[in-house]
Amino acid sequence: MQASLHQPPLTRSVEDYLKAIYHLSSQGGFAATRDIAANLDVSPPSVSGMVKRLSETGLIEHVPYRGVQLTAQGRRAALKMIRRHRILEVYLIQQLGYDWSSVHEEAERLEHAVSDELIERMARALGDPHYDPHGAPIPTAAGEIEEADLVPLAEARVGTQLELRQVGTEDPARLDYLAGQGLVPGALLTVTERHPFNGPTVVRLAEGVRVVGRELGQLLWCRAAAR
Amino acid sequence: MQASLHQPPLTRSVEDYLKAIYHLSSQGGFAATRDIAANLDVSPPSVSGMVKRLSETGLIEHVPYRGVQLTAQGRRAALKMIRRHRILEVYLIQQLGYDWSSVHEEAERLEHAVSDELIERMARALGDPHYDPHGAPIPTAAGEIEEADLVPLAEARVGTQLELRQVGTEDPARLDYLAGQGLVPGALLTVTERHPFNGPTVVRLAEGVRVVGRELGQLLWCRAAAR
DNA sequence: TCATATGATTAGGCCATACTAATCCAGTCG
DNA sequence: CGACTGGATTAGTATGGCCTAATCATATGA
Repeated sequence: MQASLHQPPLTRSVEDYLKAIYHLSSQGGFAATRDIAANLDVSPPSVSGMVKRLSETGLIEHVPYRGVQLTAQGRRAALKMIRRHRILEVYLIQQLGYDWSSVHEEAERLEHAVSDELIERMARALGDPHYDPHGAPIPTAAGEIEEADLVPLAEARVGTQLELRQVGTEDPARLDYLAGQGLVPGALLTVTERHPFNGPTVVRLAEGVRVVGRELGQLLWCRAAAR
Repeated sequence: MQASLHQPPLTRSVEDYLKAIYHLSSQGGFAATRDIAANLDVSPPSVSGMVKRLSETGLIEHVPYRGVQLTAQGRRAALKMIRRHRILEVYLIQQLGYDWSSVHEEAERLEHAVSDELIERMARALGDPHYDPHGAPIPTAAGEIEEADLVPLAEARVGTQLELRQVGTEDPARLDYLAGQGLVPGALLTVTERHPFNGPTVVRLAEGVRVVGRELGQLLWCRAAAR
């Protein structure tokens, strides 16, 4: 089942690169050097260097001047980190009173230090959750992840009824604001207006009417509400 | 109150050195290079190198060819790590079902990744425990630690009644064995015999009589039982 | 009192990871 | 269709942490 029997454990840095590459290549096929660099807050030459090593160890595929993609092995490792991160976020919120907006940073550090066993214990204690606090799907221990097809609120058709499923940011300020507006995963909403020239979208939710600007509208991933 | 306003955060390695030095110098005044090296499983030259840097940054005091001691600052940092470690151990056991013998390794990795906030949340969730699962005192957030004077079972006078307070090992095999014998912190026991030539100590506990060899006897720290 | 052994330190490297400065490639526009 | 420009890469350097081999200091005992 596994090609190489005993990998050395990945370093913290390698784990971060794999996660970044996973996120960047999840839409288009290739992650570009500059995007990885921006994502990890590191210089492009540092990325080039790391890319070289990662492709030598078989975690990524590199097409020079085009970008990189994860191999099956790299994808497995990335999904493991994402599972860790998301389970940690749920755990910290539900068991330790963290809040939506502050949990990311803590999980970011812990994900590199926890054992598989601890993560599975946390998952069990939580009843094996399928989504993290932002609505993102949690990969299974076996490395499978749900692929939902969602549409950003900013692009949803006027008149449709939607369920907000996922909030695509970890920025505390934005998260706080959104929570204050009742724009959290699970919220049911109806799109009532869209203003032109990248203007806001207006929605109605149970608690009232909300005006959502373009930027935030792009972060709010929705699907047709089950009526 | 503090000499240098904003320390850079300590690296994982530095944190480990400080903890090791704390433990080694807690009895005698100085920690020797070779002992630090053995404790951390690194070579003596590596220790010399690190010692140089640590004394430059004011965390330790180095007397060449004699050994090192923590400065007030170093001691504070070491106690912080020890607090983290011990709170984590209690938390993992009480909230996540870890057992006595397996918890050390997990705590060892996590202690470098958790924030102060997380530790204080865990401590609160546990009711601010004063002792870890092995009976070791947990330093306060302010950096104070209880100094009990305990005697190893192997050196306790025959005939005395004792309370087992602290078990001085993290070795899983020894911990499992001791738990099986009912030799856990809080156990009340009476010393009935001591055999010569580094022979075993025999004790009576509620559950029965136990024979404790020299090596383990040195790890079982006791105090006169409150009668 | 001095030789020796033990432990400490210095010398000299290596690897992972990052940086800046310099160079190179590829796709776009004139 | 060639020049430019922006992104990618290579060159060269730094730092933290570790190693082995070589050297040095100290304390002991002959």
